[in-house]
Amino acid sequence: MDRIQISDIFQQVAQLLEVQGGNPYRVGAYRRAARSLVDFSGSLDGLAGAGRLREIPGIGEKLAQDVAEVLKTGDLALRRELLATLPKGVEELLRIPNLGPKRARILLEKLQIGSLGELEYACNENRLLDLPGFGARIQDVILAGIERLKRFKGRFLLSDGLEAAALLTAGLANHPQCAQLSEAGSVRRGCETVKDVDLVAAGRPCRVLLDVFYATPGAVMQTPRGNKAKIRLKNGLQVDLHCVSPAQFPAALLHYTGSREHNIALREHARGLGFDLSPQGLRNAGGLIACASEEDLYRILQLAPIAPELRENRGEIAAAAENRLPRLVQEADLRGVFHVHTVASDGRATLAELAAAARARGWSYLGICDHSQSAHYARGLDAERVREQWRDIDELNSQFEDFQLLKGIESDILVDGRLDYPDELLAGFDFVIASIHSHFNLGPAAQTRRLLAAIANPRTTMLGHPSGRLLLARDAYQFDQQAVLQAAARHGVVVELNANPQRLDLDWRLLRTARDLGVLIAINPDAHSVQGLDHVRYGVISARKGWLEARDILNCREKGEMLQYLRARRAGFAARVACP
DNA sequence: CATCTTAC
DNA sequence: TGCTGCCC
DNA sequence: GGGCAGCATCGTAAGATG
Repeated sequence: MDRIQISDIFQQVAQLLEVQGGNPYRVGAYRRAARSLVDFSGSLDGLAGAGRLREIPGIGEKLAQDVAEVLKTGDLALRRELLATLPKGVEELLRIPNLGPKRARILLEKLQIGSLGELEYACNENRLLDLPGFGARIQDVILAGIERLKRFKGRFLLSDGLEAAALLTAGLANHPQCAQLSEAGSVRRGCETVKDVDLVAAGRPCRVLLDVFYATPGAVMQTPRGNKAKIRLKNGLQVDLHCVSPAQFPAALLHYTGSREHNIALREHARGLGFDLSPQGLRNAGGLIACASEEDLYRILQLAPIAPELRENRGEIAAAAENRLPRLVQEADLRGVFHVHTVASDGRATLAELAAAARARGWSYLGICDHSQSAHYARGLDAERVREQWRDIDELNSQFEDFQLLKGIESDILVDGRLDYPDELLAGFDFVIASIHSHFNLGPAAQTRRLLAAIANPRTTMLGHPSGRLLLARDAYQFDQQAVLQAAARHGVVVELNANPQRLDLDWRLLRTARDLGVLIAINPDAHSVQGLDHVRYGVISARKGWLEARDILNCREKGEMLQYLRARRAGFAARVACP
């Protein structure tokens, strides 16, 4: 349990107390403590051991006790009590946009609404209208929020799926009865969200494997059926293990990896060549054909091997037949990244820590990129603090020979499309990422104008998280995607593939369009900590899903070449000024 | 127009 | 619930 | 030093409500 997790628990306690109508100052105390823990740097275990937790601001007698309890047991009795006292559905209610603890409390008190279903029903009956603090507008927004939540229900982020897959394959892979093992399904294909995790194992007797699978810590066993075992992890994510004989493994892996559409198209392709492809194997008139791997299967079907990420029936079979599949980008192709936040705004790591981590990864540059001044909530930098950071960066850079920190900024795109600093200051950065962080609900026309204005600004190097979506939480804002991508291509503005697993924005389906329009992509971690640099992994997967090659990606270029691109973009501005 | 809630 | 200041 | 009362709330802006 680290301080962030404890902070989250306190945050939740504060919210639940507020829904319950508890003492507002008690609520505030939990909020303040949650904040204080986030800001705290030091050893909580150390302080707890010494009985000195109360030295943390906002932590007094009771909260020190609570911190100690979470450190010891991993949870708070108070939290469990609150959840038990309040209706089961309040957690979900609070996830609806524009529905916070205050309104949730009113819904609970006046209408006894404690679940999504009840709320939806009440909205449809217009029962929210006469409630204090509610009106027609809020009711509509809530109803839309419920629809979205229902749509996302039971889905998980790719990062969660990969984590679960890694956990389980680690447990099974070394088992002597397990000849081969692989993740499959949407996790293997790198889909941005997944419903469940599929694993395929070759081995016998399967009984033993299944027992290991069921013994996964924290897992709840579901009813087994045939060769399929199911468990549900603590977070609700379901994992299926399909057990097959070693001979069946390649065909089974292919089948369970999908996608369904890819399988159908592949089967059709096989039929055209006189083969029958099924989950059991590949056969022709002469019977079953022995295959050692998926590559074998594809080869026999006269196809180049198709990476799992491409198996979405978007032309990959034709491309494989003509041997013109892309040479997909790999994580090792990255030479550096942009879009990394530091302690100066809402990050947790210092410049020095980030530089060290980037060098350890073998990167030759790291683009520092804090929030701009209008992002008050994230302690965005004003001009003075920007210049201060520049000095710090220069100072650090003077110590490196083969590595460089780049001076960047994530500048808010204001509602009128302007960037968040005067031009003179913007001109001093090595790169500028322009991002939208407010006014998500402009109409499509206005939002498009706003984005086009930002792209047309010669100081803009990149467009950050271009659609603004938060996976499983918030839809993309509305804008003319085609027009924005075309403008980016025309102006030489790089489009970000934000690799944060909650964003993966630009969506992989549009990446290919963007590339074909001539847009250059940057895979950016949007890291707020040293660990956050690992986000690039998901970005690379999405890029592969978008058929991208290293040459399509700015940060796969060597440092010199990348710098040249940044310079050329800036020089382009100078040239246009000189001869309009 | 002031107040409240929510969200960044 | 935390913190301060006041009282004893 | 303990007990007690009284007060407390980052930072801002949008947007709805009344």
